[in-house]
Amino acid sequence: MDTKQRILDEALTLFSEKGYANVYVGEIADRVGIKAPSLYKHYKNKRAIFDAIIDEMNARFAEQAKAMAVNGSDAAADSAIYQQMSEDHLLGIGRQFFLYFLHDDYNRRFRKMLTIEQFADPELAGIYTKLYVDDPMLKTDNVEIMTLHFYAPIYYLLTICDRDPAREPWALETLDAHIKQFNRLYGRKKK
Amino acid sequence: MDTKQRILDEALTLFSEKGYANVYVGEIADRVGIKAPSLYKHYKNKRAIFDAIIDEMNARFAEQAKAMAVNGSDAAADSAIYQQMSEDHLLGIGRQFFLYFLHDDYNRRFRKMLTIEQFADPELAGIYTKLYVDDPMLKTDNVEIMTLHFYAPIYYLLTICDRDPAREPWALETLDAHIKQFNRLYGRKKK
DNA sequence: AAAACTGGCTAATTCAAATTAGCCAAATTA
DNA sequence: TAATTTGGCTAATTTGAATTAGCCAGTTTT
Repeated sequence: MDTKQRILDEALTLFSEKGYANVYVGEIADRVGIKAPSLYKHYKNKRAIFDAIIDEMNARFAEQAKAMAVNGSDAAADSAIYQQMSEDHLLGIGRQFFLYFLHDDYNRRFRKMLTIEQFADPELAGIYTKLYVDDPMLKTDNVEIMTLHFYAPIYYLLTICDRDPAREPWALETLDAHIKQFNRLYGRKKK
Repeated sequence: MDTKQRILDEALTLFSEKGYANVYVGEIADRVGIKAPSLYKHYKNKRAIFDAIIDEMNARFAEQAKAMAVNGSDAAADSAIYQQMSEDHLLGIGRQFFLYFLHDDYNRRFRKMLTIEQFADPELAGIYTKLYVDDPMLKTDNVEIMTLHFYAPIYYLLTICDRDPAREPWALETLDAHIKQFNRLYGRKKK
């Protein structure tokens, strides 16, 4: 990884832990192994580092969206899919989704940074909602609540683990229990 | 409200919008209608203002806990209560809970401030989890998931409205739909 | 291989924001 | 009512962090 990229990487780590305003450019430089003034050879100023992170993540998530094409755009079909899925399959999907977002380093750091900065900047609030509300949610009618019932607890567990990683084992147990219950409740519908 | 209290009030407003580090003592003073140095007649330094807010909220929530004694400590009984409750009653409870936390000025500002600052200070992360995870959640077994299913979507809708108040009407519709569905799913159980 | 560029450094510089010093008038208390 | 406390002010002072200046070695381009 070249210096310019390492700066983004270390900056994202620090921003996600302490928030933009609490991170000094000297700290970023230290982690990268250079002196603060050298950062300015790569970025115009501190803000430009932040902006570059946002840009990069927009690019990454665009790709991710394709890869994670679990939910098509046909809500009715998706509904049927949910109902026909075996419990194990559903558990697998939930777990995969959960663990991916929780542990994928880029996702985790970026999510925390957005959580911290979301109220300061409407654009960031928009990105946050897009990533964690709109994208995962299906759009239509009946299915909407079912998806809320599937997704909200997962989101909720995620935010808990963000705050307290030691709760992860508990969160995983709870996640499984949630999904089993979800399956029991929604699995045997006729219509 | 005396000056000392007004300082806390305005500081909380600002902290909840921009985060501790982005608020200048001069801003707080402006809002209160005094000059920055005068703040120091009331608080030792900026940090002491923040700490006083935390202390005050601890006191408030202790009281609130009594008032909101919806959930007793007997999970089995609570479970029965949920199942016997009419849909309208359940809707009322959910709505009341949701709107109270969303609109009560102190709750709203404090929640946003904690959201911003939670990762910087483990103590704050603990408070956040206590207030928004442990306190509302029942502790036992079977009921745990049921409560998660009731609560997580509400929490989720709350965070959405925090970020984007314009979504409140949608959130309320979704909230109702969620609770109706919750009631349908859990309402007719035998055991 | 000379010119230009790249990316690092140290040593200023700038600037903004927190805090302190010291004054003063109104209110409170002895 | 005189002394003291309270809470405000203006004018410094301090501090700390972002940024700029200017130097230099190694690398790339012409």
